[in-house]
Amino acid sequence: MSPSRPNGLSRQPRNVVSRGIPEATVARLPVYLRALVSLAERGATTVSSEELAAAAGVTSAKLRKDLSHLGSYGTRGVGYEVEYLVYQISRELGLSQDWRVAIVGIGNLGHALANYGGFASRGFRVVALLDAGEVVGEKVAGLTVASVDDLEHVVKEQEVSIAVIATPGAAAQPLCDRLVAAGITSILNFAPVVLQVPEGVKVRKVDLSTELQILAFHEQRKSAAVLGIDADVVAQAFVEAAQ
Amino acid sequence: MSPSRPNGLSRQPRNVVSRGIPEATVARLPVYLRALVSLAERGATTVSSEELAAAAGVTSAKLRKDLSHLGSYGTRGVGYEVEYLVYQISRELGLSQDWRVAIVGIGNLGHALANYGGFASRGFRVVALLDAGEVVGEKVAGLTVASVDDLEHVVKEQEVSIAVIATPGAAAQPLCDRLVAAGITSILNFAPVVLQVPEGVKVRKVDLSTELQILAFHEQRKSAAVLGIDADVVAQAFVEAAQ
DNA sequence: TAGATTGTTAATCGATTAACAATC
DNA sequence: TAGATTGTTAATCGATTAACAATC
Repeated sequence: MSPSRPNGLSRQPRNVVSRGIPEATVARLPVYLRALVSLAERGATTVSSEELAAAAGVTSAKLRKDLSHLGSYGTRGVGYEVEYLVYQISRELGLSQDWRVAIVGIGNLGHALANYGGFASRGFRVVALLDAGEVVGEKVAGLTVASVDDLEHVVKEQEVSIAVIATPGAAAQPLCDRLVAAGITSILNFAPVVLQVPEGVKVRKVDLSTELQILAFHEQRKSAAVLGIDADVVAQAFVEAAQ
Repeated sequence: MSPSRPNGLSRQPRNVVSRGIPEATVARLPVYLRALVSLAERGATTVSSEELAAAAGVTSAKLRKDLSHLGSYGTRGVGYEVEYLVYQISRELGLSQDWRVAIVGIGNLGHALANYGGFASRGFRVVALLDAGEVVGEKVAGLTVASVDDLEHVVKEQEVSIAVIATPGAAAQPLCDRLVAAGITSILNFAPVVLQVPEGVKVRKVDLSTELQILAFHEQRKSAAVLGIDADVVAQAFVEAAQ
C-alpha cells in the first residue's frame, strides 16, 4: 500500500500495536483464561496442554502454539502451573489494571449489561450509564443514568476508556462520533449497524441477528443434506459408486 | 484424523454441510444483507461493489469475492440490483423460512433477548421461553415462561430448531445436554462457559467479557506505544538510527 | 465506441495442523 | 534412566488482496 519507508520513526503503527501476537491468538486468550480460573477454583495447580485445550474447546497443538507467543511458561514433562499462567495471560491482556467502562443506551439490553456481574471480576468497572430517554436520572445497578447531552463531560470526568453502545441502530453512529471526538478509542457495539470510525479506533461488534443467521445457514444445509437435496453430493456419490 | 474412506456414503459430513461457501464468507453475508436492506429503505435500486463494501465495512475486492461464491448476480459496468441481491443472500442464508427459537434462561439478558424486536423482521420467531426460577408462569414479551422441567416437551411441541442459552454458567452444560438430546442441533450460547457438544451440533458463542478483554488488550498496547515502552520498537529504532 | 464495474486469477498473507526434538 | 509433555518446525490449508480481462 505505502512505499518502503527507510526511516524508523515513520513506520506503520501496526508493528507497534500488535508486536507479533496474532489476532486469532488474542481472541482465544480470554477463553483460556476463563478455563484456567475455572480449573483453579476446582483446586488444580497444574494442567497439561491436552487438558486445558479440552476445557477451552481447541486442539492441544493450537493451544501450545498460542501460548508460545507469550513466552515459555510451561515445563516439559509436567505441564503449566495454573496460577502462573493465569497471571501471565491476565498481564498480556492488560487485566492487571481496571478498565473504566461507560454504557450508552439503557434499554433492555443496556439494563442487562449494567447488571451483569461478570464484568467486575474480570477487570472491568462500569462507571457511567448514559441514555436520551425517560430513564435519565433513575438508578440502575447502583448508578444514576446520565443524559447523553453530557456525554463529553461524563467521559472526561469518569475517565472512561471503553464505551459500550447498546442503542437503537439510528442513534449509534452519531453517538459513536461523539465518543471518538471525546477521546474514546475502544468501542463494543451492540447496535445493528456498521460503525464508521477513523483509523486507530477499535470497534468490536456483537450482533444477535447475525449469529442466528449464521446458525440458520448451517441448519438449512443440514436439512438439505438429510433430504438428499445437495446436488454436489448426489453427483459425487454417483461417481464414487460407479468406480 | 480418520483413514481414507473410499465409500461415498461414509464420507465426512463436512463437505455436505458447507458445499464450498467459506465460513468467513458465511459470517459476512448477514452484514451485507443488513446493508442492502438499509440501502433499499433509502430508495436505492442499484449498488456497486464499492458502495456496498463501504457500507458493510469491508474492501470491494473482498465483497466481490464473497458474492462470487453465491453466483453471478451483478452486471458489469452497472453493479448489483439491490432487491435481487437481498433475495439471493436471504435464500442462501435460509431466511426464506421462519426459524423457531427458544430462549433458555429468562434473567436480565433473557428478558432483553425476548423483547428484542430485531429477530422477527429477520426470519426468527421466538416461540418458547424457559426458566427454572420464580419467573416461570409470568408473561414476558407476550409468552408465558415455561419451566425447564418441561424442556423436552416444549421443544417438541413448539418445533424449536434453534436454542438460545442465557443462563448462569453452571446451568448451561446440563441444559445444553438436554437440548441436544431433544434434537436441537443449533445453539447460541451467552453463558460464560465452553459448551461440550457431539459432532453435528453447531454452537456459536457470544461472550461479553471476552469482547471487552480483546478491546483491553489493544487499548493497553496503544498506551504502551504512546509511552514508548515497547522494547522491540525501541531496539528497532536504535538499529535503524545507527545505520 | 468509451467508460464503468464485475468476476476471476494468481500472489500473498496468516492460521492451523502434525510431528518430533528438546528437556523436565 | 524412562516416560511425559512442551516448544518449535515445516507443511498444509484457507482467507485476503491486487490486478485485470471480460463484458455491460
